[in-house]
Amino acid sequence: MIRNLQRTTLRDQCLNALRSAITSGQLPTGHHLVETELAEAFGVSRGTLREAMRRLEQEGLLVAGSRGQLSVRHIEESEIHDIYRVRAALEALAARTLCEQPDRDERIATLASHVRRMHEVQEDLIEQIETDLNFHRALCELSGNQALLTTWLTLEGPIRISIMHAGLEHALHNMAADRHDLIVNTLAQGDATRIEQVLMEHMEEAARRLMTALEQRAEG
Amino acid sequence: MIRNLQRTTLRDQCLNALRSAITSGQLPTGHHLVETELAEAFGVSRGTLREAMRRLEQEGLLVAGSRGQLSVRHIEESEIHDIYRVRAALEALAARTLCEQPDRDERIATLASHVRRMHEVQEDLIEQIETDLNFHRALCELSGNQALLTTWLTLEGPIRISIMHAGLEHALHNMAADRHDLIVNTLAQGDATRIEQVLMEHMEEAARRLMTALEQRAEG
DNA sequence: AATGATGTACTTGTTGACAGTTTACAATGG
DNA sequence: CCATTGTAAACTGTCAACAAGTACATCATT
Repeated sequence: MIRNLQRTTLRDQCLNALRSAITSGQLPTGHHLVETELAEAFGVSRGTLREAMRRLEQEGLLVAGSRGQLSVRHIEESEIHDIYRVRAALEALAARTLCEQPDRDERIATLASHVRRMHEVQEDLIEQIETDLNFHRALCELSGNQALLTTWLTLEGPIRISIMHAGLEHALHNMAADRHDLIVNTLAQGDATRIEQVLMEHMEEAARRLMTALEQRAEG
Repeated sequence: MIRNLQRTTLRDQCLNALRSAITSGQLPTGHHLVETELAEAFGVSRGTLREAMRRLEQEGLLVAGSRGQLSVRHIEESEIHDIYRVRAALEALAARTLCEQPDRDERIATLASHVRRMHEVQEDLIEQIETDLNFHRALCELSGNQALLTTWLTLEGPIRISIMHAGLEHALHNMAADRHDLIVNTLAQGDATRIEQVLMEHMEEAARRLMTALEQRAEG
């Protein structure tokens, strides 16, 4: 088979480049993005870049000012709490749904492999964040509920900004692999009520930690 | 005050026009939208229209085919069930959160006024759908959790398509005002667990009804 | 020095055109 | 009659330029 040529549009390339520039913190929170500058920087036309930017706007990574100027979204402390409550509700549903699947054991095994991966990357900060998000995204994916996954994905942008904003070091405490072992083990037991409880607590503590990290930053 | 002039961009006008054309069923499910045709029909340039279409894509009203052609999203029976489960989880969270608010009684009163409005429009099919969606959107809004509302909004498009697809007549059974009275009354009692239960059942029955309506359509 | 007017630069909204690809169809040859 | 090739039409991807609005600096006036 020769046909492995991947044709990707300029728009999508801009989209990915911009997204990672934002979620990696290269473009700081609140920074105003100028179409002409960026278009020239990427070497594409404004129209092409605009489509990418509008998409990021709806992903919650950019916000539009009064006159249409897009800037990198800034997330307040109180919002973090809200976001994580929604996230908890979604992932609790995911866990519950996953347990109802006939091939539930296989799916849990896949999740377990994600946790193993988390154990392996304990040196690299960024990889830790990624594997953690991969785990939670996989939880939604393995629920088999497509709408659930898409819904969760709309939160991923804001979640990443929260993590970035609070500082990677602080976010890491949430991602101890052990705590994810607990989730997987509870899933394996199949007690839906208990799983929801575990996930809710997991998220609540994560949110709390991010928020206190933010407070310390504000003071220091 | 003279400055009540609302300047709205062509893009947003296209966006709204297209959105209502889709959710009203004027543009049938699966229909392929051609940029050049639509742009001419609206009297705007392709670039302007494209931005509106890309947004609708992410709202879940349009889907992109292999070569970038956008067409009106078609929702399968199984998806309806999935969508309504997510919706139930979100609204259950909304109800729970609303109960925690100090001025909870006022908020519930606002919800009650929405239900009254539902009683008033029992003649007009379309208005019934709208007031129903308004009620549920208000529930999320009144929870005070902004992220929750935005998340719910990402489901609104698919929900509307489901309703449209199953046929307005069938969807209406879900929207008997009485059933919403039950929700408000339960909210007023303040028992979080019971509210969640009521909402879950509300959604499950709604989904079931839409699905059987679809089956009948397929046979007929 | 404070205030108001004017013009200039910057940024987004919008457009029309060009280029590359896919699809449909007709023409040609076996 | 079928297969193949060539050709035209239909769309989307991409771009460069124009238009309009806002913010800022400069300058004149009192």
